[in-house]
Amino acid sequence: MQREVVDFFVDGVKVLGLPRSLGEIYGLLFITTAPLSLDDLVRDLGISKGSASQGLRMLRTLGAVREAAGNGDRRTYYEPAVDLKKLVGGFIREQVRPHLDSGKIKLRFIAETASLTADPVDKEFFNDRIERLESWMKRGGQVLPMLQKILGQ
Amino acid sequence: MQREVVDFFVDGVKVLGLPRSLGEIYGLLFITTAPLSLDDLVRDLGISKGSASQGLRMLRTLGAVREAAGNGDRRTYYEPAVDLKKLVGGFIREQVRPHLDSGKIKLRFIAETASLTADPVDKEFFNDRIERLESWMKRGGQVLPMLQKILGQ
DNA sequence: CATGCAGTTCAAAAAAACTTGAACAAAGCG
DNA sequence: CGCTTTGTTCAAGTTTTTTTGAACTGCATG
Repeated sequence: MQREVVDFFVDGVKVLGLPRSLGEIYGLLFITTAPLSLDDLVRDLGISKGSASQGLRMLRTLGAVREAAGNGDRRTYYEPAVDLKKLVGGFIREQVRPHLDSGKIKLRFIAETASLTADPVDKEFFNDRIERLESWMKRGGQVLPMLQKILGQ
Repeated sequence: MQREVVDFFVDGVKVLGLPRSLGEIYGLLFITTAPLSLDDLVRDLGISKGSASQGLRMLRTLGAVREAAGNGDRRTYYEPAVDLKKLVGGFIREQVRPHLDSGKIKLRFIAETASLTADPVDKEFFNDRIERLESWMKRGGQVLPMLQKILGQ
C-alpha cells in the first residue's frame, strides 16, 4: 500500500513541476508512522544518497518536511508537514512568488522599451497589451494570499 | 521588443509546465496586431513546422488561440485569446482537472487496499492519512471554480 | 485529375531535467 | 588525535521531454 501512496505523491509533485524524488520521499514520510532517516529513505525507496539528500533539502526549503525532535541517535530523522496551508504556502513562496516577481521586473523593462516606439498606432497597441499583462500579474499577486487563506481551513 | 515579450511568455508557460514553443507562439500572437499563419510563426520564430503545428493544436485545445475569421486566403490565421478568465479556465480544464480526477480514483483504490490492513493501530493511522488526502483533493476541487471566478474580472 | 500548397504525423535527434555515485566535509566518539 | 559515521556536492550518466524534418494526407485550383 505504501507504494501506491508514494506513486500518488510522485504524480502529485510532477503536476507541480517538481522532481519525482520529492514525491517519493514525501510520500513515504507521509504514510509512515515514525520519522525516517536519510538512510531509511535510500533503503526503502531504492534511490541514491545524493537524491535523498537533495530531495530532503528541497522539501525542507518548501517547509514540507522538518527534522523530528529528540531521537537518541546521531543521525537526523524527518517527518512530513501535513498541514495543507503550510504546504501550499511553501510552494507559493518558493516556486510561484519568485517567478511572479521576476516577471514584474521584466515587464517594467518591456514597458520602457515599448515607450520608445515611434509609430503611434503600434505604440497604442503595445501599451494596451502591456497594460493587460500588468493587470494579469497584479491579479496573480492578489490571488496567492487568497489561495493560502482559502486552503488554510 | 517582440522578442522580450516572447521570452516573457516562454518563462510563463515553463512555470506552468508547458513546452517553450507554446510560449513562443502565444507570445508572438499576443504582441502582433494582425493574426498570423503557421508559416508566419515558422519564419518569425525560427521553429519547425512540426513544432508550430503541434503548438497551435495545443493552444487551441487550451482555448488560448483561435482561428481568425474572414481572411481571403487559403491558409488559416490565428489570433490569441486575451481574456485571463478564459486562459485560466482552459488550463484548469485541460491540465489540472484531469490530474485531480485521476488522483481521486487512485485514492479510492488506495482506501480499499488500506481497509484490508490487519493491525488496528496501522489501520487507524492509514485511515487518518487517507482521509487527509481526500480532504486535500476535495478542497482542490472547490478552489478551482473560485479561482476562475476571482480571475474573471 | 494532376499539381501544388497547407497542414499533420511520428520516428529520430537534440535538449533539458533528474539521478547517481564517488570524493569530500563535518562532526561525534573512543 | 585518528577513526567512523552522517550527510553534502557536483561532474558524469541516465531518463524524460521537446523539437525537428521528411513523408504523408487532403484539399483546392487550374
